[in-house]
Parts: sequence; structure tokens; C-alpha cells
Amino acid sequence: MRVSPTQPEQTQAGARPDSLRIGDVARLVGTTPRTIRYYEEIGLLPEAPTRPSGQHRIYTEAEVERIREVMRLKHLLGVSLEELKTLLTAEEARAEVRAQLRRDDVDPERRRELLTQALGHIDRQLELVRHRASELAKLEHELSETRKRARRKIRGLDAARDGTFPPSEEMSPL
Amino acid sequence: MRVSPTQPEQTQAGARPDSLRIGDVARLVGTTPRTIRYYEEIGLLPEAPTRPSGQHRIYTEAEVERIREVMRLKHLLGVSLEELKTLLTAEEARAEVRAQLRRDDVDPERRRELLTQALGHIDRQLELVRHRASELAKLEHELSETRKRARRKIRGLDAARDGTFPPSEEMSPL
DNA sequence: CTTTATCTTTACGTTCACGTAAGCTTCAGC
DNA sequence: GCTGAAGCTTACGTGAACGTAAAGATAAAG
Repeated sequence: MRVSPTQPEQTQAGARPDSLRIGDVARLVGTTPRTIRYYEEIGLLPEAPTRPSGQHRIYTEAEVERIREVMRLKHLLGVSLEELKTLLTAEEARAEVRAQLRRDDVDPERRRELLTQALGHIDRQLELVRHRASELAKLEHELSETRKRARRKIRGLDAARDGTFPPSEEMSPL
Repeated sequence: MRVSPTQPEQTQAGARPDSLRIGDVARLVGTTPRTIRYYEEIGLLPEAPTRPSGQHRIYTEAEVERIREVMRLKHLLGVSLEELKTLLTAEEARAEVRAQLRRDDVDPERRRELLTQALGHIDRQLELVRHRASELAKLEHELSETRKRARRKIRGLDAARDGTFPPSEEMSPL
């Protein structure tokens, strides 16, 4: 555990602090620095507005988590980065909500509005995910059915080989 | 504008015979002729060995179904066409099996071998599909959890606004 | 047999999602 | 304060998956 408050450490594999640089982040989420920069370039990831051009990017653990989530969604939904961007509007909105909610000085009217908006975005994601999931489930079912048929046929052959049953089985379309 | 009464009666949706041409097929499966030719070019779809160069491609209903399946797998699994090609080796093997099995003159030894091979391919597909499905299910669960929290918060706000319990203004669309 | 839509092959163009190289700067460790 | 690894910007390159255009051939309708 850390003892001193400001201890500059190397950003190695076991590093604690938020001195994560782009290379570390890339390793952590299983990608390359170029990809992260690219995502920032096309607006998929937010760019820190404070950083002067030329200075290194630094990332917090939360940002790493966000990037990981982006990768995951891309992989699971298989959408283009452009579609993903619109989908992630939900994420941004929710981040907005969280930021606003942390400050107590927003009126409940605005709160409700933000939350409802976020809810809508979540619903959009959910619908997409559920649709995908059901399609996949259907495919899985079909495949396992086909598998059963194949196994039955093999067992039939084996039984016939052992001389117990005549191989007079008519075949169903595989 | 040309509003000719001579309506070229092409191979329409109600057409019976297997005179399906590439344009019809493309419409049927929701893609373009170019894509179908491309898939044939890279070996994802088989090319009829009988067709002399320059002659039109013709497709049977079964081939259309196959193409549809290829599209579906591509869409659902989100793999590259190269990966998809190796995956579809299973399909080819199973087609091989079907062809061989239709002729009775193959010995059971060979039959069993083919079937077992096909089974292995099916298993590979199944594993991939199941993995995807479980990942998606996890994502769905997380999303719906987040949704629940958002809804709770909204209800809480509504309750606070009315001082009492909220009237069921609009319930969830689910 | 003529028309006309659709198809053929060939080949170059395009978009997406990054990879890679160059030249220079920043930063952590000594 | 130096030094080398890693990062920065800019820009060109690349593979996958098609789009598109050209020039001619084919096939179904009239």
C-alpha cells in the first residue's frame, strides 16, 4: 500500500497511481496506443481539454475502464465505430448525469430530465443487445439440434458395426 | 419520363423455377451482386464448375439458403471472411457427408469418419456461439441492472416532488 | 430478329480501422 | 543535467470488403 501521498512511481505492471500513460493503458486493455489515439481522434473517446498539444496523455483507472467497455461493446455488438459512437452517447449522458448528481445544487426537474434521457439510451442499448442475444440463442439451438442428429447417426453406425442392428435407417436432411 | 406499359416480367418473387440470377439472389438475401461474386472469388461460396466464362450464374433455392446462412453467420459472429471461410469448412464437410451418405455404396467405416469429422466442426461452431452468447447475456444483465437503478432514482425523485408516492404517470414500456 | 435489362469480366476507386515511419518532445531515473 | 524509453504530431501506407465504371456478352420479351 501507498504511504506517502505523492510518490512518483514507474508505470509498470503493478503500478498503483493514476500516472498511466497510453502504452500502459494499451497493454491493460489489450490494444495499441495508435488505436486509442484513433478513437480519441474520431471522438469515440473524450480528449482531456487541459492537455497542451505535445504533452503526454495520462489516464485514470476509470478512463481505462471506460476504454475497456468501449472495446467490449465493439467486439460484442460488432458495429462500426460510427454506430458505436452514437450508442455511446448514452454513456456520455450517463456520465453527465453522474457529474450533475454529485453536485446537489441541481434542481430535481433537471435531474429527472437527465435520468429519463439516460434511461432512454439504456433502453436503446438493451434492445440492441437483446435482439442480438436472441438471434444468437436461436443459432445455438439450431446448431445443437444438428449436433444431436449427427451423434445419433454415429451411434447408429456403431450399433450396426457390432452386428445387432441392420443399418436400414432412412436419413433426415442434415 | 418513361412509363412504358411493357413491364419486363423478370424473375419475380413468385417464380417457381431455379432460374434465379445473381440480381434476384442479391435481393432475396439483402445484398448486392458484387458481394456475391466477391464471396465466390475468395472461395467463400462455391463456383459452379460447369459454367463457361461469360455465361450467367444461376442459383437454386438451396444455394440461396446457403448464402443467407453465410450472411447470417457473418453478421452474428462478426468474424472476418477468412475466419468465416475456415468455419464454413464445417458446412462443406457436412455437404460432403450428405453427398456421400446419399449413395449407399460407401462403407460404414468411411461414413463414421465423415460424420465424426462433421461433428467436430459443429462443436467448434457451437463453442464459438456459446461463448458469444454468454458474453452477451452478461452484458444484458449488467445493462438491465443499470436500468433498474436509473428507474429507482427517477421514482425517488417523483416521490419527493409530490411529497407522497408518485402517481403512475407512465409505467415502463416493458 | 431486335430490343433492353441484366449479366459478364476486368480493373481501378473507396471507406474503415488502424499500421508504420519520421522527426521531434517529454518524462522518469540516474 | 543528462539520457534513453516512451510519447507526440503529421502523414503516408495497408488489408479487408466491397463500390463503381467500362466495354462487351447473354437472355427473355416482343
